[in-house]
Amino acid sequence: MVTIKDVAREAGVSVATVSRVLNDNGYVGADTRKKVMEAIAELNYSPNEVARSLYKRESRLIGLLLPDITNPFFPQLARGVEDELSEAGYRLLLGNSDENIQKELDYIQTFVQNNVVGIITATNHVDYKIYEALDLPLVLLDRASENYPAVYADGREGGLLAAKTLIKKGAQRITLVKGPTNIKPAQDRYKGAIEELSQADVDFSVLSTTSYSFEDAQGWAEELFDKFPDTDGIIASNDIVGIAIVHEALERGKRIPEDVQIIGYDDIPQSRLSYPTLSTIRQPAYEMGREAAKLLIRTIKKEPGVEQTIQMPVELVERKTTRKE
Amino acid sequence: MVTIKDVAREAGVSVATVSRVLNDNGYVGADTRKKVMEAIAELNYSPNEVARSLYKRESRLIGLLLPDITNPFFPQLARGVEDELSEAGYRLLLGNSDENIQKELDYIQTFVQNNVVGIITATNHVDYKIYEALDLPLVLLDRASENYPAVYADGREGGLLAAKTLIKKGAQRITLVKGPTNIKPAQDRYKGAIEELSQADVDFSVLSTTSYSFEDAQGWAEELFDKFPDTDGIIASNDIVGIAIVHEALERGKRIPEDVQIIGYDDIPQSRLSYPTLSTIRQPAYEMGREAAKLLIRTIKKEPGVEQTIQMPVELVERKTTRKE
DNA sequence: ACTTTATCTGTAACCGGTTACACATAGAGG
DNA sequence: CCTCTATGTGTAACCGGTTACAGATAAAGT
Repeated sequence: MVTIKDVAREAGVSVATVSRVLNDNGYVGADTRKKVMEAIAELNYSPNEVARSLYKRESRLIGLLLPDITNPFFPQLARGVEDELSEAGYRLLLGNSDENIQKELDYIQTFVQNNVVGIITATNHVDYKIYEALDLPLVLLDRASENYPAVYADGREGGLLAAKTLIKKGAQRITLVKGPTNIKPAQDRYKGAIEELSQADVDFSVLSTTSYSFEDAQGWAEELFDKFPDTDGIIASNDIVGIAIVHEALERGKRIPEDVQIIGYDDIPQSRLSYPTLSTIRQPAYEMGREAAKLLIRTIKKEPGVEQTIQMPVELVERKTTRKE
Repeated sequence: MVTIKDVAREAGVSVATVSRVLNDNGYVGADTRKKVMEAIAELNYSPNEVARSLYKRESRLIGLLLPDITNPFFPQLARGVEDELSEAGYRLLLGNSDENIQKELDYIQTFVQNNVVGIITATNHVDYKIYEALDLPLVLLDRASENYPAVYADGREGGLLAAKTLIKKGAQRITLVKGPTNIKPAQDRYKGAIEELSQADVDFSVLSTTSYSFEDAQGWAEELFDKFPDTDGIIASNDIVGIAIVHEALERGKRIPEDVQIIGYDDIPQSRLSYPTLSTIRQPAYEMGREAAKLLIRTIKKEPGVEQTIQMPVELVERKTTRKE
């Protein structure tokens, strides 16, 4: 490994001088700078971030904690975060928590141990005490909180919108799929939908589910039609479940959207590719990731007047699983 | 931040002793150990990985470079890698390269600067010189190479299998979708299919595509049916494109699999949820990730007799877009 | 001509760990 | 009783950077 000492020797100066040209601070003579630059190029030197991080007590690393990168909503978030951060020179330490407290704690500890300058987390245990003890900039993503800056889309609004849409389009016997209880945003959109449904002039029923995974989605879809065979409007807990429901509906010979309308949530990329294309409530995942990263960077740089919370707009995307009016 | 010195003071011993109990090496008296443990618990101390990494010249970090986490094939790989690594106490530094050389170089440099102990890369520029200069354990994932250990599935075999399947099931005018030229595995499976098709007794044509993205997939599908409206068997370049083609076929009133059979590649989770469910050539992505991580760990630990290359089996998954015989 | 100030550079301390080495003590073996 | 070895602990150097501080020189101000 070539170190700053090697460069110093090659350039015939001290390490302090090399460090000055590297960081472009302090006084350095023009020709000295040139010699150093040449030595750096000659030796193909690049500074050891670990040493720098140790002295400065901060790295250029940022910790990103997601529930599960395998769920297609999260790669979008992650990508938004990464694009924004990498443009600003930060790098990503990634963890999947599976909504498991122990894993979450482990990753948080890793982040701290590695001197990350900030953390972005999309998990549900933010009220756990380890976060309190943390004196690091923290931004919640896809989660809201009183105590920390956060970027999220309005779940209640989304739920409201989904329900309104189905009602407006004439659904009479709506089935609402309730997402996992321990996932906050799932509950928000559920409550939003309930709010709208309870005051509207329609029948509705609720199907409780406990996961978002691909493996289980089909099971929920089957259960739904077994329990509520004559439903004519379904609000899915997310697009994965929505697509599974569309699939199962067709399998059972139902016409979409004539017999049954289905509305998803998230607008993951594959919703555009499903058949028929899935109507859904869009969350701007990629942009949410970017905003979270921006917010974190501003917090890190201690810029004044940084917003505590950014609520992203939720939007109805009408495709082919809802009627044309 | 609480440091080893604080612990030493609290326990009334030297930092060396604390370090010895932390690492469980050297001699430490039983009661001294107890005092130190108590101090650690008392102060809620956890060692600074950065300092450790600096002295030892190695961290517990591993760099993972992927083309694009947003493509649903890669989260599977990433998750496999992560699960295996985190069980072994390693953590992940993640980068998306977009198959862009500059980004790739930047990330490799970051990895080196952060003292990663190994790198797993799923990109196409492995022959670029920066990898040669690297004296770090390196494992290729979803890519083959003469020069580095690699974990990949047999693309040629997969292509062969896809073509054989369609032929056996009676397709007469097959369209082969050729993936992006710069993506190696895409070319392997393309060549495998060509190999089979050329010697079989069927007509076939080729549609060249230049991306795998969701945005473009539908465009390819439209182009395909515009150019080859009477094709009755399609080998898609991957599942995303495959699903888009299924979608477009239905849109154009074709019956699947009666009028046209379609076979995808990868077996991403959503292929099971498409309608009709997509027949495809499965690559065991999650397991590939795990194997790559295992291989890397063994290389890092310098275990003897580590295989250079692991070729994972490719498998036909028959679902509803191919005929029952 | 003398002080002041700006510019340039090097020495050494420091970040928080790990470990080589020295030293002390105690029990074992002769 | 004396040596030898095993055990236990502390001191200080070290990893590769950054930066406070000091010293040197030259230009500017009076």
